[in-house]
Amino acid sequence: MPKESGEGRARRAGDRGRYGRLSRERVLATALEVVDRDGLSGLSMRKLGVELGVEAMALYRYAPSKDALLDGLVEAFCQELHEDLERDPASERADWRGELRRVALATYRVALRHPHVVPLLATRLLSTPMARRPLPVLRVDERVLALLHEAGRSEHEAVEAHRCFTAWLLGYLLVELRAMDDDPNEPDPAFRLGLHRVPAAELPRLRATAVAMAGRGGPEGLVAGLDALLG
Amino acid sequence: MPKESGEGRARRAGDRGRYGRLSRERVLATALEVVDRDGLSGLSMRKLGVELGVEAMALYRYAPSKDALLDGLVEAFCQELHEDLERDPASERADWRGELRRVALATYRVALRHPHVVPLLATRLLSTPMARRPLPVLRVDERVLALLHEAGRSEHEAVEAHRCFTAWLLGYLLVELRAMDDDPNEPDPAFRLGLHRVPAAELPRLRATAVAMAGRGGPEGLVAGLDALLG
DNA sequence: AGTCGACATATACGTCGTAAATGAACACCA
DNA sequence: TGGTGTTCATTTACGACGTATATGTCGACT
Repeated sequence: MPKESGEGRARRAGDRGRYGRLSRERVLATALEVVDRDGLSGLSMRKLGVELGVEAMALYRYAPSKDALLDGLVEAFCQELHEDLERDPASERADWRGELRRVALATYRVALRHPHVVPLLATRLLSTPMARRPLPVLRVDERVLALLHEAGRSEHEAVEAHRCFTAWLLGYLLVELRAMDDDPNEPDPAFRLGLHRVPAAELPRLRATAVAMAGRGGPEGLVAGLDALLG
Repeated sequence: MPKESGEGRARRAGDRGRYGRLSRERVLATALEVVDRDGLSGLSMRKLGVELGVEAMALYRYAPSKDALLDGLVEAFCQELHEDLERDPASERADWRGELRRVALATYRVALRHPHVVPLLATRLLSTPMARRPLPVLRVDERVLALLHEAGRSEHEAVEAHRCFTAWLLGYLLVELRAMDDDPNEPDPAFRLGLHRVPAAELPRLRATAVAMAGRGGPEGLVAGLDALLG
């Protein structure tokens, strides 16, 4: 009992209702929209299908599995990062240190645009072997490594600096984006954080500091740590 | 058609086959075992039930949802961290810097024991507001904050140092544990990494450096970065 | 006009998280 | 001693999920 056989029959080539043709880019872009709107757990093949005006199984032509789709999200994230970097006018000649800062700051901006994707960076990093990671992801590493190489660093030094860069950037983003508010509609900071739930006897320092901790480090904090790490 | 009504009927109080009574600790400990063995995706309420000799629904008395169970894993992780810290003989009088190192190193050890839990730290951090995080998790923050306070740091400085500590530690663990090997049984490092999949033309530096990158930074790298960050 | 390949759908299976009702064993008080 | 309530586990059921497989529908090319 195909419930819209009539409507389906009325379609013409490349015309599936108000939707255009499917493509990997469109699938990934829409998936990103869904994740931005509903969070990671709000993304399912079926829902994404609905969003694209298509049955869930149609997506499997563009991503062989849901895991691959998640990798695709990370890919889209990195793609956007590269585009952001090219748009950045400060690109004109900076030393390697300044360039690394630029990369970090651009990542920070993209992360703020797509906060729900950031934990995916961590997750997929752990479950996907390097050689299988999407190309845009690897191009970020390439970029950093090339910078360090041009700066005359030895292989060992480059590896160490790369590790520092990646770890700090990733950790900083995660900490910066972590959920603090318990009841976002509450005007008083202490109540908004839900501090009344935190046992004062056992956690005095935390309770005293929580309000200050709820603030962000911002881009400044990011580059400050980066400079400290890269010596 | 209860398939083991006979066996069930033969049970005596507190005797469910070879299994003891259920308890939150036992549930979390077993969940941790399952995750260590089969990874995060290998953990389901039903499987955990089987592991404990119990129906899945029985678990809901000890964790109100699966999300809560995941939080419980993080809780168990932090619990183990605290125990590890107390066992550590170097606990005798060190300055705040040395104490922070101790905490970081203990976390590193626990993370190596439970690598699959580490991405959970990132994930849950983002989705659980501070005041709702399990107590053992918050006790880690308390510990760090107290250390910084005793060292005479202002609130602002303490918040910054705490952020640095947490971000660096988390990021370092994630990078340290990321999957590199493509085919773990291959003896040659380059092939084990699957470097033949990495396009040499587009990613020359990465390809040249990948083997060196596959190594770990170890505890040394962790404390080195920590010292750099904390000035 | 007929065939082919690319693309989307239809249908189905097994697994998942979990709400709700049911049952069994204990502690306690009459 | 027998009832009663509390605690804990089971049973049953539902809807959503990922995805294997088979089927349908085009436009393009011979």
